[in-house]
Amino acid sequence: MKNLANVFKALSDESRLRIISILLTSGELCVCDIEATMSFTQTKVSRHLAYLKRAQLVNERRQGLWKLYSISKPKSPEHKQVLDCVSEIVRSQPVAQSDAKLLTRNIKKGCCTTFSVIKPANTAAICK
Amino acid sequence: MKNLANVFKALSDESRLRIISILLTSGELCVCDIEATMSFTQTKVSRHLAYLKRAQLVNERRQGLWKLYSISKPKSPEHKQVLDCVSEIVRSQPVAQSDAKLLTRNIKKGCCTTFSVIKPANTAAICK
DNA sequence: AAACTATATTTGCTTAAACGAATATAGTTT
DNA sequence: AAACTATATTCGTTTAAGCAAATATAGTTT
Repeated sequence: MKNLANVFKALSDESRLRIISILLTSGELCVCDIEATMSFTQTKVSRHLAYLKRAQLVNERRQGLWKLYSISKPKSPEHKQVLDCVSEIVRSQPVAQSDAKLLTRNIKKGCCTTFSVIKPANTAAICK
Repeated sequence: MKNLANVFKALSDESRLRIISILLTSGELCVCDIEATMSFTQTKVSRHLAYLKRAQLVNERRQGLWKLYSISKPKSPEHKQVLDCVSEIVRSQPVAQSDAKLLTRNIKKGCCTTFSVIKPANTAAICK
C-alpha cells in the first residue's frame, strides 16, 4: 500500500491540487503558463510538477523549448480508478472554477506562451 | 482547496490507510484491537486515529472504557464523494485483504477485546 | 558557436510529521 | 477512594517537505 500512500501524498498540497485542476481544464500546459495563471515562481511549479510526475499523476512531453504537462493516461485498472476519483473530486472544488477563469483570462491577454505556439486538444473550448 | 489537501494528507500514510481499511471491513473497532491486529504501538494507533478524525475521515464514540472508531458518516455531498472514492480505492488494495484476515484471526483467538464485549454491526460476516 | 529561452536542480533554511518512551486523563471496578 | 484499564498527550529526536534565490541543463535562434 506504500504506493497508494505516495499518490495521496502527492495530492496533499494545495498548490499541486490547483495544478491538477488547471491541467484537467486545459488538457495540456507548459510550466510558464502555469506560473502565469497561478502567480507561482518557476521553481515552485517545476518542483510540484516533478512531484506529481513521480506519483504518475501527470505526464510530460517536450515540444521545442517547452515541456508540456497533462494528466496521465491510465496504465492499469487501479491507476485508472485513482485518476478518475481524483479528477472527479478536484473538478468539484470551488477553486477549480476560479482557476479555470484565471487561465482563460491569461490566454486572452496573450500571457500564455504555449497557447500562442501550439494548440492543445480543447483550446477552442477554453478560448471561446 | 486547503481542506481537501488536508484530507489527502491524512491519507498519505500507509499506517493510516491500513487503519481505514480494517475499519471498512470491521465496521467499528477499539484502539487496542487495531494495535493487536497490526502490531502497532498504542501511541501510534492513537496518534493516527486523531489525525484521521481531524480530517473527518473517522468517527469516535465512547463505550465504557473503550473508544470505538468507525468510518465517518458523510455530512455533505462533497464529504460523501470523498468518502466513497477513498473506500473504493482502499478496498481494492491487496494489503486490505491480508489485514482483514489478520483481524479475523485475532478475533477468533480472542485477542480483540472489543469483539468480546460489544458486537459491531457486521460481526457475523467477519467471524463466520 | 554565442546569445537566448524554458525548465530542472542545488543550496541553505524553516516548518511539519513520524516515532517510542514516559506521563496524563477519564472511566471502571472493588 | 484506590487500584485498574483504555486511550490521549507530551517530550525529545529524526526525517521529510516547503520555499526562494542562484545555478545548471537542454533545446533554439541568430
